[in-house]
Amino acid sequence: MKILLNGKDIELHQGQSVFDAAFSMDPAIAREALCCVAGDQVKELTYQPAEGEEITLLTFEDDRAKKVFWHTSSHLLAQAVKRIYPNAKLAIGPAIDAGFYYDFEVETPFTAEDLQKITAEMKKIVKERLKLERFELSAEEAKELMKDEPYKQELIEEHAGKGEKISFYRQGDFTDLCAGPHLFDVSKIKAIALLSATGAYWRGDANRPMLQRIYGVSFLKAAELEEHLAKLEEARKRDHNKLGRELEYFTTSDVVGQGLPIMLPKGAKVIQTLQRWVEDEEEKRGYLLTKTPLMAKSDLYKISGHWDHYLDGMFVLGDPADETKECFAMRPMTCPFQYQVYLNRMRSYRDLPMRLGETSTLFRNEESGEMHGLIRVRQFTISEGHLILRPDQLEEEFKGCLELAKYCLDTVGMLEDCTFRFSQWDPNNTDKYIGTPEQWEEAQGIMGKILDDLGVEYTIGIDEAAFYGPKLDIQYRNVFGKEDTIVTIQVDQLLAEQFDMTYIDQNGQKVRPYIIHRTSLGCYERTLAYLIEKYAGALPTWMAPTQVRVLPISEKTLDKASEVYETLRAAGIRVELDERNEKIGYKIREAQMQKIPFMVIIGEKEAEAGTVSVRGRQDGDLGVMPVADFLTYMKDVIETKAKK
RNA sequence: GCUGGAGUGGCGCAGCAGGUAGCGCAACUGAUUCGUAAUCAGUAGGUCGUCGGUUCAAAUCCGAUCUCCAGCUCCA
Repeated sequence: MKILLNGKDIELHQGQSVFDAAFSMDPAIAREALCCVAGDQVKELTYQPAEGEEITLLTFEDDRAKKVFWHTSSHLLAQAVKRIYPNAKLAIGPAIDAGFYYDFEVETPFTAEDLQKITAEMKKIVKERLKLERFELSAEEAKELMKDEPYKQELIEEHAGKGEKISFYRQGDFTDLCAGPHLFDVSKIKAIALLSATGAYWRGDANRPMLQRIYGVSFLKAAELEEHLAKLEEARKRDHNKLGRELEYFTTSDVVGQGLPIMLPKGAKVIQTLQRWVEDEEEKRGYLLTKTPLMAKSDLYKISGHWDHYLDGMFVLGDPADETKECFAMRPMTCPFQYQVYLNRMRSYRDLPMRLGETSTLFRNEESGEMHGLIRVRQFTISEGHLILRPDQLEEEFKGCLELAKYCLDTVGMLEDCTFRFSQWDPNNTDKYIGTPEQWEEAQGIMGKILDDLGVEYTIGIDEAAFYGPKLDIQYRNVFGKEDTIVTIQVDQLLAEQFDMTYIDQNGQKVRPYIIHRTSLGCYERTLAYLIEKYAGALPTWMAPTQVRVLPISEKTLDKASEVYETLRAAGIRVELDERNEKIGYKIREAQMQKIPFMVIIGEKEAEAGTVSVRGRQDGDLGVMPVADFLTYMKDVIETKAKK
């Protein structure tokens, strides 16, 4: 019979596998292949294709093959752990975006030394060249085989409920419950690194036992592993939580508390620059600025639903149980406050759309282990806004919000790394949400239609909605690949109902408006964190805390340097003067380490000629030019918000 | 909140079979007046996260607590 392998016709006998076909085509190609794809299914090389089937071989370059490689690596890890710790109980061990992990229940958590031992054992197993053999059992047989593995028992129960056969993979002395697919044998896993050992809840449920998770990564060759580890090292250097502190953008203080970063002058200047720009941009687009209180009586949150659905996340002032006294809470969201602006008087359909913007500080009582640098904090400031709309304005205004967010993200250079997520409610978890299933279906239907009409490419996130409505979340990944929301645009009908917001339509009838909750650039702390990481601390000039540093070559030119400094400062450029009697090379080095965009060096020649020698952080030596020319150049870089 | 790791002068570290703290860089003072990194000389700076306990004696041992880091869970 014939099959189509990598686009070529290959003759194959009954019972022969893809590997046989590949080998007969070209042994070198067969050796490179890790698995294959038939239709849209990833298969093992032992797969026996049907007459005329189209098969494509996959090498490590392909992400699907990487996943297979890493999944087999996780079995290898489990095998090594079982050999060293026979009492360890197995949970699950999948491949992830950059490697694999396996969860175990062990008496004592793994130490760094344990990981070394396990790695050594894994390498030993690789040399044994064990083959992976698949076999299937009935649920009963499976339970018997896994009788000492409580977590596997639970997994088998789930499959048994569906009446499925249970598949297993055996490699030498180790057998694991697994759907596959896998590598043919373990011999290709030549380069292995176990990266960390941490706790992880069984099934991701905080109420269930905490297991010990080992993260690892593996490659075909040692050189590839080294390259990967070097990249991780590079990422660590960009980490905003390290770099942001080193470069003095922010700090934290034991006596202030967790999740409450202190913005140092540099961080505050960047945020001020971004904030002014966003506020101006919103004004241009018809937003009205509001300023509303940072806290309110509990009554407000009872109306909005926060009291019932978000109390754990709020900082409450006073004792909610004492009904004789007023109880306040810091605001975790701006919505109910900004709605009061709308509710100030009766509104006409002619007043809509009403676009309200506010640079809003919010307080959320995150759990103590959640805080992370500037990315997860307890107090943050967001470019907040709400649009109150007639139904016929919804799509157009949603589009406007999306355009504004994209414009902002693009200007700061982050858009290219963003992805979009349509965050929906979970009909099986209704406790978390207000409103009826019908209302949710309607809101999500409308939002889905808008997204499709706008051609937004998105993934769907179930149970990711806000408690009052679905969201379009714009997601960003940090240097370590961890994803968070940077911008969100939400369609809400439910809170409008809670607050009885209405307008009078053309027929004189009271009608319920639609509301869009949205942000232009997300929260400034988080955005700053991502910018520090994206630019490795070298923020674009227009937002850099210091844009130019003037370096006199020696005391002889200090007067002239001061003059240049004053000229630049008077022109609105954020400039510093390095007055110290240090060697010029030393001054330059410091300016470089502080990632200052431009330095102008004033030597004796320049002082005499009224010129400056300009050196750019990014473009290197820009030559000697008159002060006025440099000023024009700087103004252009800043006004165009150039990404340098 | 959970699991693990960590907190020693501004930063990076040493000291931890208990006897009251050092090193490098940075800082400061003076000299050097220098063209793309670290010249010379000198000076200052720490109740070893905090509180409590054991001890004649604690940075070193014990307990509690705070903060930071990795991960889980949760979220912008």
